[in-house]
Amino acid sequence: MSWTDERIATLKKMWEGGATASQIADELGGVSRNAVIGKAHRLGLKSRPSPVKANEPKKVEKKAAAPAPAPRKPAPRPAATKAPEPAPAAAPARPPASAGTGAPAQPLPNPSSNLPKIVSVGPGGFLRQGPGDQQAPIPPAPPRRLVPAKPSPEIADKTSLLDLNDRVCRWPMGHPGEPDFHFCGGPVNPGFPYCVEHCGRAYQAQLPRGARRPPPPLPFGGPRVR
DNA sequence: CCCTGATTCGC
DNA sequence: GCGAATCAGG
Repeated sequence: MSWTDERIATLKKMWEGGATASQIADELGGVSRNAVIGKAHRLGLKSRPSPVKANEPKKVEKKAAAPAPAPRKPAPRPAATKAPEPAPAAAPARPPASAGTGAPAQPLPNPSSNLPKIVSVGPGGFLRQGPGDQQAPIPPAPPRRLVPAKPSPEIADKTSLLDLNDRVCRWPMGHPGEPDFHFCGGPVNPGFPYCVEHCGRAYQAQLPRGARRPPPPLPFGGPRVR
């Protein structure tokens, strides 16, 4: 596997979104966790809550072991030694893009400036949040009118990873890395990251027991079987 | 043990 | 540039 632009974009997006290297590697496929980490560092992105590098302002007492003969690596390399590097300039906080409707900002799964609360990665590579992070299943102030769920003709072309903005539906279609992977790109339900149609998929009301209907099929054929 | 990311270094 | 091996912390 080679690092195509698509794969790099997915890597960046997921990495910055807080997905773990394992998740990214699993989603990309064909690469190991180490490959993802190595590539991420080569790309310049780095430094996310690392379990190993939690502390910095302390001279860590390395192993005062006896002079190791030279089993494999003669030079002792400190794994956690870094110069006082300034914190990476995080993306600016998202301003309330659509405050007009009165609907407060919802938990947008915007990966470029998201809290590291990602729990898992969805079938399309989007970042799925935990149940606790997804506040109200049915948010207030629904639109008065349902807009047609069809993608607008102005976005006839496929919405790529880089075409995402606050106004297009960011529901993934297909799988990242595949040639036809794109996003819905339809007009968003104001205040939400998805269009009306996909909002219905993303936020499902919890019906009382016994009154449940079978869940609708996944849009992209479900998780990739590997 | 499992997980995580960081780093090195041969390719 | 790539990534397996390795390290180190949780």
